[in-house]
Amino acid sequence: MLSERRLQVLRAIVQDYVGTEEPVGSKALTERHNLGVSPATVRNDMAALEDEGFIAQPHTSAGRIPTDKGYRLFVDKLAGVKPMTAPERRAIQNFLEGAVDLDDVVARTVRLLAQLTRQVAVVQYPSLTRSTVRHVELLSLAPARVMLVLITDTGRVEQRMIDCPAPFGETSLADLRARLNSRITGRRFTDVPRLVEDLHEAFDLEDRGTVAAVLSTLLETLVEENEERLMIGGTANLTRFGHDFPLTIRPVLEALEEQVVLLKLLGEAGDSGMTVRIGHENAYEGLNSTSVVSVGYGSGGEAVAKLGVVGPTRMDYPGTMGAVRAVARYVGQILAES
Amino acid sequence: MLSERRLQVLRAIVQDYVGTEEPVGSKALTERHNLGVSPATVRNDMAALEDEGFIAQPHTSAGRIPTDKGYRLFVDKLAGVKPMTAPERRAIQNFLEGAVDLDDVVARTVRLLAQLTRQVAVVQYPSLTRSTVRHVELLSLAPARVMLVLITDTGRVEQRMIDCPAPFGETSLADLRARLNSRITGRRFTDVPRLVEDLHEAFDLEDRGTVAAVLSTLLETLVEENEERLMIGGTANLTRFGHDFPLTIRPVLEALEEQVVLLKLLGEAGDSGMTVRIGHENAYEGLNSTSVVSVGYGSGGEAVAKLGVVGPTRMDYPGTMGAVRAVARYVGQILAES
DNA sequence: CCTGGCACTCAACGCTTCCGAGTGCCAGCC
DNA sequence: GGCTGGCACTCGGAAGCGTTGAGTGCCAGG
Repeated sequence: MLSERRLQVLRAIVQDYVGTEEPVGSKALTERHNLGVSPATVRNDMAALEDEGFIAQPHTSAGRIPTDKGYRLFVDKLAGVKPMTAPERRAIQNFLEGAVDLDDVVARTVRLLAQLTRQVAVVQYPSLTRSTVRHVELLSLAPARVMLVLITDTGRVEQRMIDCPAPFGETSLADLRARLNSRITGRRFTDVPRLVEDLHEAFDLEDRGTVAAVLSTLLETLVEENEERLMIGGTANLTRFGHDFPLTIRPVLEALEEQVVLLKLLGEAGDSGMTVRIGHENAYEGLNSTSVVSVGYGSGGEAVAKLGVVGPTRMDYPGTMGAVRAVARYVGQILAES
Repeated sequence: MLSERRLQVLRAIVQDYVGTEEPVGSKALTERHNLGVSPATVRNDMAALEDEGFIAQPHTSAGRIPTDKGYRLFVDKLAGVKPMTAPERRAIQNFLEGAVDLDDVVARTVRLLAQLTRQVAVVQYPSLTRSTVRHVELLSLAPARVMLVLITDTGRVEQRMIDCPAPFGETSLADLRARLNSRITGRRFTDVPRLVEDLHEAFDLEDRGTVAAVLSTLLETLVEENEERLMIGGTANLTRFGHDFPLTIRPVLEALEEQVVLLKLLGEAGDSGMTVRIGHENAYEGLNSTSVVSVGYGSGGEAVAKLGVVGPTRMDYPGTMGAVRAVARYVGQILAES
């Protein structure tokens, strides 16, 4: 086990390196943090920390930089979450409160997160599978054309066009609309398939084709694959990544474009509480030199989606975690109100 | 006026520079293009072209590179639009046809454009002001809470929550819905304000507050500011920009984040036909070393929105223009079908 | 008006040198 | 036992310096 002082040395290394972006040496350390010991002692501690794999030297005769393992220890044991200040909290709230619809909420959240953390922000739209149905609407747009509009309790709206196999009268449509709503309004999405199973039985033979088409479209809309949307922002912050630019930034931009990758990334994160994935802990290779801080958010106690930021492993973890947590909290509130 | 051969020299310089990314010299030029004259002659031509401001030297004793003015001449006079090949066209069509809704159409278009041009793609959602109303729906979600859903002929759906000043009965709601639809369905957005002006007069005093709220929300939704959305993609292609990376890429990423800037950019482009803005022709400073190729697209003959790509001034103009034009055409078709 | 020849320029490259931050180790001290 | 000052060593990065060669402008001759 590492002694208390060695942990302090590690903490100091992480803090300095995050601040200066340069390998930190023993002398500089003793000057900037009063550890009460001489550089020589610190050197011994550093050698020990290096043996354990918490820090590394880019090359001989350079200072040390934390390894992923070092950051991990720092996050887990040595640093807390830095709470937002009161003015910051007020600013967050103000900024989010102006939103007019769900798109706007998400867009504002992304902006806010990117600005607060000076990193790339990722916000997932409230998931459908964890939501409940607020309303289903069927609109006849042409004799054999119906539009399905699905509204969730989180304010999300999905629409689909349906080509009917046979003309479908207004009365049949109203009938179907009413039956659908009475069955699934207020119910969870996951329950919907079961609830509409036998719905077609109530209809005339000639209408059943259309009813089936509507139902299958409805079920399709609920399928996980179609529903996971997200928004990203703050990519300009990538330019602050490091000197060895193009090599680092390229795969990150690619990852950000691949929504699938990002969704997986957020999905893998623990369901409750904040998750920090550091460097190689990220399964996706392109993100091996980045850290991802994510957390679930939701209107009630339950998380309906996740949000987070992607930044260099060399990031201000306490501050980032504080911002992410605070934003998630306020977004949850906003959603609950709407 | 420049002689025919000098124009050829300029064309050759642009082509070579776009291909190699390196300043091109007189000798290399005569070797790769058979101009039928010696390097010395080409040098004279180059000197003339430089005097006119079409090309420049990064430093003495280096080759020449085209200036913005040079590219402009190239685009206007020396190069056409390279049409897509048949297989490419088929691929475009296939790719776009799988789209399930408007969001998907836009998303696919962005991907496609980015991939075809290997540059950053920007696609504007079909504008509301140029669209017509397909349907308005009012949903009662709570006693004093109404959701307004607006569906356009381009498949776009907007929704807004409305808090009613007083409880609003189902019958009143149905009445309002019917009246609204009969008045504005099929009409252009710009005509809507005039058409609903006196609608509140048909209602009881107690309901007028709510009617007014609904109408004002409806009108708000139509306002230019709220409606211009766009999607971007292919940012990873920015890494191919140049060697002097961070400096160039930073402002571009920033511009891309500023939807306002991008919308202005697309908006400034001519309404019909393809627009190419080269380097400093772009009003926004951050895009001074990029070119923007944009074109309107629409379901019928008329453009409802624009799309385009942002790339380095050193881009393959004919190819890019061909891709942009082709994609716009097919997107228009897809929209017309849905 | 084109061409070959020629002197000139200058960024890029490779080489060497120098510097100093940082290290590991060790003998001595508390 | 653990801390300290001292010391020799390492090695990346900056600075200086010649070499190279692509590219130029100019000129006299065809």
